[in-house]
Amino acid sequence: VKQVLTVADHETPADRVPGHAVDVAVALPVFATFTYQVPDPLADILEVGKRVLVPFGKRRVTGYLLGPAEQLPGVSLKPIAAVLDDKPLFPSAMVPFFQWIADYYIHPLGEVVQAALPSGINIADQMVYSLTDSGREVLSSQSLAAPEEKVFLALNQGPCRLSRVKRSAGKTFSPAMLTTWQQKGWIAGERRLVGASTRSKAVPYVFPMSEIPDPHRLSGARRKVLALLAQEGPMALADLRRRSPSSANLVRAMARDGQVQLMPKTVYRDPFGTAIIPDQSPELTVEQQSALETIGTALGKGFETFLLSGVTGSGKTEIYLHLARRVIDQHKTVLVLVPEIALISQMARSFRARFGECVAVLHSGLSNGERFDQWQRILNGQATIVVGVRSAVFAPLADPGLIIVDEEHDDSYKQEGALRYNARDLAVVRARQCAAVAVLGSATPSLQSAYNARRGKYRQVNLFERVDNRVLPRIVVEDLTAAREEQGVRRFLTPCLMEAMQATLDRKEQVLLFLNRRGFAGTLVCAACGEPMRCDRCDISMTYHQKSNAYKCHYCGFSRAAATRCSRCGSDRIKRLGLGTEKLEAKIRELFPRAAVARMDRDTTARKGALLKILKDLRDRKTDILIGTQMVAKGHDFPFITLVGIICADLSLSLPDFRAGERTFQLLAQVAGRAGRGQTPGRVILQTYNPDHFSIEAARHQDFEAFYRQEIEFRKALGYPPLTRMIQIRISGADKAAVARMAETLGDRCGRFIADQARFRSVAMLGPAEAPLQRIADQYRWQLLLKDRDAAPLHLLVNKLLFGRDGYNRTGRIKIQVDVDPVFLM
DNA sequence: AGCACGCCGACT
DNA sequence: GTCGGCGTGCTC
Repeated sequence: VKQVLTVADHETPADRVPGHAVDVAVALPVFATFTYQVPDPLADILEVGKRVLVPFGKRRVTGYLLGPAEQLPGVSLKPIAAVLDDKPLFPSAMVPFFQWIADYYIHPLGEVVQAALPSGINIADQMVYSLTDSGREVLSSQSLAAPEEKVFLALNQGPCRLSRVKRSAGKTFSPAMLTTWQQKGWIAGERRLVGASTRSKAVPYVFPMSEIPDPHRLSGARRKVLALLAQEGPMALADLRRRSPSSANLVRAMARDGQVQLMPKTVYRDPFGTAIIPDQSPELTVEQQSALETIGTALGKGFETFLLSGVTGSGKTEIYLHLARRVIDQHKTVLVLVPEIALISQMARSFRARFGECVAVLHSGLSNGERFDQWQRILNGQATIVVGVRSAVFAPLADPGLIIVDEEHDDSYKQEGALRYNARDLAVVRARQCAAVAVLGSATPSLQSAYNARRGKYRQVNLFERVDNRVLPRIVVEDLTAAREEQGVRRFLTPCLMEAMQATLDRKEQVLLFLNRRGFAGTLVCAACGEPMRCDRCDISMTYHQKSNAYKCHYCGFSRAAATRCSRCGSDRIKRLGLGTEKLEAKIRELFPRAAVARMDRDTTARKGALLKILKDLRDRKTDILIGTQMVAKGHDFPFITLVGIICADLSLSLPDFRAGERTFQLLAQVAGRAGRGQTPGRVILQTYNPDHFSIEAARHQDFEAFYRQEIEFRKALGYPPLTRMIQIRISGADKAAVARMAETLGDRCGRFIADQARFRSVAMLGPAEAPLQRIADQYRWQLLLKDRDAAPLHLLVNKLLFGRDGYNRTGRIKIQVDVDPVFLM
């Protein structure tokens, strides 16, 4: 790989590592860090935060340089093979942050760093197999069994990595075949460095030469090129060709004749695509001013966390912008987290309008290359403000003075997958380590943060008024039980809502209908025998999607044709019960044929740019009625919507999860807040089967206090967070019985620890039990939930359980995952 | 992760 | 008798 650097830098590195041994975390699922010897030629270029290529067992892998190490007595160290970066990829101040994450989330340190950095940059030795001449001859003349044939065909295309050989052979792959072929001399195996698919982008650039002999003797075309370069300075060859359509060979000829210089230049891949439109700060209200002063005076004075609790439309963003200005003036940097990609453009636009080019964005919508370039801009100080989704909490900002988490209650901050972290919590940890100020903003704070504020861990700052004295929407609750006996559309649209919609449309205003279930119908049931239609791989009810005329599983994405018969009795009469956004859209189009209807859910926004178009049409008033799932509740600004209809407020209430009430309250309060953000006051009609439930009652009055008092009592009584801490251990695998056995074994071991050791006496163990979603994508799932008042015994217990003598962290076909502070317990 | 070592069942 | 499956341990 060309990028391997071995030549010394000229600058003196700031974080040079002294001594002859360094501490390295490898990018592998390995919990320990490793000590390597530093060869003399590399001593000058080693810095904390650079990647190194290190021998690890039989191969070489990418590692992250964490700092100097003690020479261990009696251990002979292997030397570092190469340094992979000419500048560190993260500031050395972030090493303790990574270490904290590895400890707290019980995850290998090297994988934590890998998750933090842009992906696709690492290299490692991999086995690469290629066909020999005799192998090609023999194998092409023989008739082969199916898997052998497939492997041969793959190898015949050219050398293949082991992973590709495996994939081409399919499920029946056996490494013995490769060994045999190798012994017979048909294939050759070789260890080769592969990877680094993401790198900086360089394009041919044309530079004018300072002195050209006899310019008047040049051809007209050549003079035109030189004139352009003289006027505009050096430019990319592609741009030059666009400006002056000349033959591709002309510039090369000019370079050969010494009239211009042609050199590759690193360019920056721009993810914005839109120009910056500067704006002016509006005048702050008295309340905003006072909130700004409270938080502003804390800036630069060490770590502190604020919970900025402000009703929707109270102008939190404006406060973020003012705080950021103060921090930038103090020559520090700012990190802004938002829950999801769709909200980045709004937030980034606000920041770019005020701060210009020094804003970087980080989100999953970027290509690896764009993300890499944003990372470089942050590293070299061009970007001092970062706006991003949860993974942006790892942005390599040198000296953050302010970390903002907008809509802090949002579940999107929880990262699922291999490394499970909560970016909102990490933002506070990072702020503490950097002695920075953290601001958590929300109209409906999480119970966790509200609890922290009440205990004095966070400082609470409130914004009660909407800017311009806009009034909060009036919320009317409609009882759906009365409509239960109705037929057709009247079952889910009360007369009150219908009339309000008609009146709103007559006034040429916009309507938002919220229904937290996508697809066409809720449950699919066989009309003949009553058997529900379930996903083959997940045992979960499927949902009908009209557009694709298929049943879909919302958990694994599995889909089957709508012609499928009942799995029990074979009947083709499948009844569709309940309601999803897709069916609602169809019904609304029938009822209001002259209205322009749009739908916003995961299905209609899957395509890139689709969501932005929906939002733009809404802003341009091309849409009259917007139908959406919880996606519409996420902080988008809908200035012309004056009526919000909540079709069924109960959907999220019935989930088997202790946070169901909290989610419902947040969702309803957020959706209600979408009404009347413009000059016209809003109205909300909330339909429900449980009008007396306290979550719904509290959402109706937008009364967080009332909700908090009730909910916290409930959590206290049942011993749930935020009054306790939890760690969930999830056991999954394809072998149903083996998963169950492993879960029982772990449960036994865990139970014995708790019974035998006094320090674990306070830990409560729930389970092991089959997970509420027993099977997802053919993986059977069990879980073990551990609860305690404090985090420390829980961590110690899980560490003993997984890493003690005969630990269970890596057991063949069965996967054991640890989820610290789990959010989704299904 | 990937690789070696070591233990048991199914074949030449 | 050996071949090859996979559970277990290690990588500076």
